[in-house]
Amino acid sequence: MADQAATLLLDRIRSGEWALGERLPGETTLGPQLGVGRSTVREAIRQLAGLGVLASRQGAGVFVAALDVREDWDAVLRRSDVVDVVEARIAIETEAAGLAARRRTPADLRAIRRALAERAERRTAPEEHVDADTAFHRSIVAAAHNPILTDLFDGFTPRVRQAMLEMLRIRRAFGGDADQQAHARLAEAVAARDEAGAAEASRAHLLALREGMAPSSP
Amino acid sequence: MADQAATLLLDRIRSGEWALGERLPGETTLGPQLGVGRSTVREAIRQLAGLGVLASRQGAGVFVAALDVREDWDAVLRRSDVVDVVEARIAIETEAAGLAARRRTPADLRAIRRALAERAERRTAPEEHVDADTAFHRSIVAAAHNPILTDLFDGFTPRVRQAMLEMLRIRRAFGGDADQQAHARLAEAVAARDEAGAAEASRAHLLALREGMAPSSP
DNA sequence: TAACACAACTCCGCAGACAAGTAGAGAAGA
DNA sequence: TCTTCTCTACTTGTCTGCGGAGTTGTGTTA
Repeated sequence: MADQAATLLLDRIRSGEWALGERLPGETTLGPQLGVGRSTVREAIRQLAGLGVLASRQGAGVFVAALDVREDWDAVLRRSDVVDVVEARIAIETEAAGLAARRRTPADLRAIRRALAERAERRTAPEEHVDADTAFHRSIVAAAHNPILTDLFDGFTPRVRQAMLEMLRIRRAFGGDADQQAHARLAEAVAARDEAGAAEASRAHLLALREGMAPSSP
Repeated sequence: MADQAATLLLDRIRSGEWALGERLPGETTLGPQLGVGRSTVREAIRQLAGLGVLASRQGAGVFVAALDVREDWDAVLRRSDVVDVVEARIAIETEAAGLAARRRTPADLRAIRRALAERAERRTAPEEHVDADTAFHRSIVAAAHNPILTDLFDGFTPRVRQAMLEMLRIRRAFGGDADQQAHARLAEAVAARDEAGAAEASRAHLLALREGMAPSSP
């Protein structure tokens, strides 16, 4: 019921019933309006205050601090098309591959080669293979030494993982020798500091991934 | 005091006192521990529940739903280096430019050309120029018809805006005729459905932007 | 006109009571 | 001995009343 009251309140805020910074009716007034007691109203207000929508000042009242909840990044991804997510991944990873070729340290290179070897071993169980593949790609992105690109990559992978598992079950296209060699080429391009080559290798692989997910996509 | 209790509780969760999914002590037990009454504990729990850290089930208890608050995307960008943000923008926009060249509709093209003309007009006041420039770039990204790329772009721009304004004050490199012509080339590449050309034009311009911000960066 | 006192209102926190729900202990039966 | 059922103790959910602390607007006074 407190959750319900909070939702109701948020809807009224979203509808523009109160302007930004405006004062809401008092707890005692709001209670009967929402059909709940005072403590329930207080809990609802606390909840919205935690989300930054409301701010209460003792003695003064409750004020609108934001007109809506800052949308959660995970929520955006969850309700997005997987193909769109993969396209964003293409953007991130091709750029990251190029930067990685330029900035990789010997330690990065060791990590990349270790992840590549790991990926070659784990090719039986779908879950393990997908995770090993993700770990390899992550080692490339990490070598770009750009925390934002890394964060973005980490945000994308959970959403893509499920789709990759399903794809792997339907068609065995990935996980074959050709696929592994494509990854090896990417690793070698990074090792050779070949920016264009790394970007191209990354892009080619991910485009294939996108096609596998939505063959009809233009 | 409720906020204080919530912070205290969050700290204890962060410290690993309770595992993920574990049940917390009851409200009546937690109250004396935190030095507050039951209703105050309830409000603190509500607050954390709104953030997704706790989840309470009537009759069963309160359970840990997440070990920490989901980090806000804005906060990540705020504490990041601008150069890193620009690099992420390069990744997003070059990919978006290529996609835009493929998927643009006549309406997209009209919007792009309108934004380009607007950009050509507003070249006196720094704020107006930066905003017009951003609007033009956004019209390109929007033409890619990928909501994730658009959201990412919208997330980046506020962070970059400030830095661009400062840069514009120091050096007048941007806003000149050459700069405007570079943008026109990008628009025309999208119009001509030249994917590689659009991507390259976008990349070249943004690389120059990055150099302007951090001349020493490799 | 300006400074002050005050009263009404607000949120804050506490305590107690009851309702609604859960989960485990214990009894009953097979 | 195992299974099933019932019941009790405990938990959260909600309401109400109370006093404390803070703010704000009004009226008074110098």
